[in-house]
Amino acid sequence: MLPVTYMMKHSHSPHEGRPATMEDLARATGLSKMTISRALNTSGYVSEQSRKKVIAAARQFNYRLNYIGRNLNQNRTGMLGIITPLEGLIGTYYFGQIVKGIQSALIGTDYHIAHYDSLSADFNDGEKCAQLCYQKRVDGLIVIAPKRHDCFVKTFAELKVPLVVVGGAPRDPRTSFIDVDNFGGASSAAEHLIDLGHYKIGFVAGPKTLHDACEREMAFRKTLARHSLRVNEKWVIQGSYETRKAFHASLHLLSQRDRPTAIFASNDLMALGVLDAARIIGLSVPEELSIAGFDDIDAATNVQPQLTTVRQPMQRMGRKAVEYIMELVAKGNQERHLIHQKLTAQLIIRESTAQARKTTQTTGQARGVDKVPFSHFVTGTSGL
Amino acid sequence: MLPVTYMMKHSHSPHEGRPATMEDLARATGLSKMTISRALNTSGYVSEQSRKKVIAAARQFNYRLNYIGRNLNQNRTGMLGIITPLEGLIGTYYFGQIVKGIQSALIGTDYHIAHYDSLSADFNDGEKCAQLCYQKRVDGLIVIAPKRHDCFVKTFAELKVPLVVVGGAPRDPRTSFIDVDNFGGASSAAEHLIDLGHYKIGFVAGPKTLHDACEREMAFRKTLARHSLRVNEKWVIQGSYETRKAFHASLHLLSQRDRPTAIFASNDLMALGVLDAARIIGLSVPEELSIAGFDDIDAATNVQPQLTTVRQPMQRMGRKAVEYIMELVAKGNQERHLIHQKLTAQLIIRESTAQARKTTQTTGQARGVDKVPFSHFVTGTSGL
DNA sequence: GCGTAACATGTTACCGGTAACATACATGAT
DNA sequence: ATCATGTATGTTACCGGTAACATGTTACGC
Repeated sequence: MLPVTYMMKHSHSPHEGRPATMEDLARATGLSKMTISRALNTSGYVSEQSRKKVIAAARQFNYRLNYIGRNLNQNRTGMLGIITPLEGLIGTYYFGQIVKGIQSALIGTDYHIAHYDSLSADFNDGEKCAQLCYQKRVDGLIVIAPKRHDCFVKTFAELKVPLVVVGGAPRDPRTSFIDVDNFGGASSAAEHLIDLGHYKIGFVAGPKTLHDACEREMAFRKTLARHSLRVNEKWVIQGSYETRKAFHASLHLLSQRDRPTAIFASNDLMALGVLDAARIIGLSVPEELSIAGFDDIDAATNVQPQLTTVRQPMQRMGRKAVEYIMELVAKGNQERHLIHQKLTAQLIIRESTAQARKTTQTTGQARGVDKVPFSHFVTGTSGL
Repeated sequence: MLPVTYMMKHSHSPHEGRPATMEDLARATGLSKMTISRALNTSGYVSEQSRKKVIAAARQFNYRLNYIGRNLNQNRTGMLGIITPLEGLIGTYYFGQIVKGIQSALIGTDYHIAHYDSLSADFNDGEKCAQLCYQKRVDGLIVIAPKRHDCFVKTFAELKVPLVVVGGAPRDPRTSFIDVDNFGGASSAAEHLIDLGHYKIGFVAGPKTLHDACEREMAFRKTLARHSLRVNEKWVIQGSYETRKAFHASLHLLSQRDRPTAIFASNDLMALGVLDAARIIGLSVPEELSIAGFDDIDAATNVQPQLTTVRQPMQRMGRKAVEYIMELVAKGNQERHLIHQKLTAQLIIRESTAQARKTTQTTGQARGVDKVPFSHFVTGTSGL
């Protein structure tokens, strides 16, 4: 053991400043480059003695595997491209969780994430798409952009890069996607409210530009229809997936003489806005107003009362996406193995929904409503 | 011209499925690989005729430069690592804008962005840091993590990867950082309120764990002190940089008999919460309450009244970071060229701040305050 | 004692580009 | 005519790994 250390100290070490290569280790240990490779990758046969020598030398020279070299002949980059909007006003939590799922699926692999902004102008240009992602920079692509992705998704598909869209199903059926079953989830939430005896049910819609928001609204309407309930359009608020706008609009809605006894918001952030509004108005939740959301964000369990909501398996969507891409990468993306997957969304019943009161027929105004200086937020709504 | 095309069609093309290489183009055009390289990179001498031949062949074979090959002998990856908290990157204005600045600075270069989660457990392990980023995968690192980065920043510094921290100055003076002058910016906002004649000034603090939040609070306190004004601790709200918590806390604060005539919130999101609270309470802004924020987010100009705020040059911070890294990369990161840069934050005076009313000495309660069913949100605050 | 299999290591070629140097021809100045 | 210079192209080597194949050694069963 001692002579080995001695030898290495005196063998010519890599030039200062230049990182050590396998070649350097080979010279230092007196072994061949190939044995070094085998020792460090624990592949093939290497004697215990040689392995120790190599490890010691690697440590001494602070050797790090150079992926570029490896990748060049394995013809892959170990980079997975993910495309998201950089400043999606919509659901930080949503994107974060999906990417978290992706990251968790990448643990143990040698894949890294290259990030691209879906709103970047570059993606409008097909050639740029290719230049950005196809030149062996990424082995696969995961698109998590709820809007404006059809154009470049198509381009990438033509370039035959393994690609999957997460959330917000694209129109083009030749593209693989993984999404949550928005329709089923929203249906079960609406069903739940109806089961509780509610028939005056309001709805807070998400942006019309988003596919999932439309699916949820559709589900809401169809479920009510299936139970022969009419949707009162006065109780349908057009929201933007944000808390504040939903809050202000709910203030208005809930202070009406004729108001719903339950509200289904198409995401949790807006449900929180409704909850805040109810509190200000003086309506107790769930006694006087049931509220259901969608997503099951952290905050849903951090409010009083805890929010009944539909859980989206966001992390699982991310993991699924990785699995799919990996499969394609492994197969060399040969066959056109498309998937159109809709993961089920689970209704989580908590404290914000309750049996509809038979007695409270919402004939009178809510407690405290007439005392609120109402003109302020009614006239001010436009600016929000 | 015609014979050239003819020739190419009959020359052996790359195998199906395998992307074309320069070798393929060389065979197809009858030129050498080197000439192909020169033609496509417009470097060195290439005759117009040859160039045209090459371009045509490249188009025909749908040739794309393989970066791995190039990178291998240029010993760089063209990847810039950015480290942010995952849930911050997408959706949060602050991170989004900084990354946007970074992206814009990368246009025209052949650099791409590799993203890493600052909250990943991997970064607690020095060896993992190296494995993740140092193995020739990134040429430089930009850290935009407001907390918990000291540990791994130090590790990367030791690995001699060009690195810069954006925002949230680290404690270790041997690390380069680019930040906004939080102290100066917050001071000018406080100064502005004082200039308007306010002396009863409230403050909405950000998370104590964040460096910038502390700087802003410090600036607020020092500025008041410099003007011989006492800070009333009852008017200091501990916020979390979020709208909702600030909203609920403000409701409480503003309905007190003895309340401030101006509030400085340490970010815009919280200023919006204060604005909403004022609206509910029935205080008109800016007549009865001046509100100033920090950041100048989009929403600041989308509310009524438009928010007076301190603008952070987020995109510029991103661009500066790239410039710095590029400089280091070009120099091979040889010398320890540290920068500690504080970009100035600009006070933007809009509509939410006004001269303090001499008459309104806040002796009486605000209009409508006693009419709000107060018990509801006071008791409920804990859950928010 | 010999053949076979498992073990241990080395050699060669190659991944897809590019730097460095070499070659060849044209042009224009001396 | 000669030489320096500019232009156009080719050759070779190399970046840092790994696959594929070759070689040599040891161990074990028959």
